[in-house]
Amino acid sequence: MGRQPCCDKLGVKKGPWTGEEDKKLINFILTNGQCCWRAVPKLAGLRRCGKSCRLRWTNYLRPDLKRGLLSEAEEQLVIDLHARLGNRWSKIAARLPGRTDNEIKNHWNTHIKKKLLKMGIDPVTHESLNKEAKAEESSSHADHSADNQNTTENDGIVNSSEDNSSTPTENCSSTTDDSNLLDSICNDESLLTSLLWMDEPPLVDASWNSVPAGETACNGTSLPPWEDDCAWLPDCQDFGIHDFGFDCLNDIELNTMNTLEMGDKTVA
DNA sequence: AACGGGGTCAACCGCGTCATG
DNA sequence: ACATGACGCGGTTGACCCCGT
Repeated sequence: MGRQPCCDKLGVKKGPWTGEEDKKLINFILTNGQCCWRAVPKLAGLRRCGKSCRLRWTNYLRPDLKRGLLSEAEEQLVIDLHARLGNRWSKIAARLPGRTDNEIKNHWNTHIKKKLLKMGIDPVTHESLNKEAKAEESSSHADHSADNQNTTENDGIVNSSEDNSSTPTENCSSTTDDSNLLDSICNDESLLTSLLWMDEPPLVDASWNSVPAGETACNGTSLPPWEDDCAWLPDCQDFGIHDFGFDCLNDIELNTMNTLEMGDKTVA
């Protein structure tokens, strides 16, 4: 038995994407929309795994992505979402417009984790480290800490909505001595509740996903819904926008992008 | 100027889940 | 109900960059 490889390993390129490959992928998706990632490499003329194409697109080439560091507000939201959802990065990302799960995961591991540790907060349980240490001292059961872990790791959700009585958010009220940050989040519980527990991603304008396949962006009259914000194009790679075949863009847009592109060329 | 160490982030890997036949 | 295939997710890796010595 065993699992079949997601793609034919022979002749499949790995490693960093080149500008040429990005162009091909963008061109293909702009023309055909997102469909059947497995078929994308072949159809787009890429020697890449479909999975790799999807990842490249969702994490880097997607037009609705924000670039750059997370803002303070975004960071706070991530912390609170993590307290509630655990390492469900995709769920967290869904509530942060323009951010990817990979980006948030990386930011968590490189910035937020350390920040929380500095503040004396366990980044896994969102409990005060002092409190946890005391708890461990007072309890000879190793189970206790394991339970804490399990609440976040086994099913991902630290506390379900059915059990709001013991949400980490409320727990954080009990550890406010250690965390002004979480305190501030706790104080805005109603806002967070409204943000967090609506099933549909409330913050994301996911219009990109609705770009219809085929007849979309560049073959004539209809522009994609994100067309009035094309600043991402020169930003996303160090290749020229003209290479994408963006004939649909008007002169003003092209001029704007050319200007940006000029600046970007220095990077290349 | 050269080197080393730490930080950052894009990309890969393997598994779980879901859809379909 | 089961098998299979495709997609999506989270963990991990490795290359690159920056900064201090």
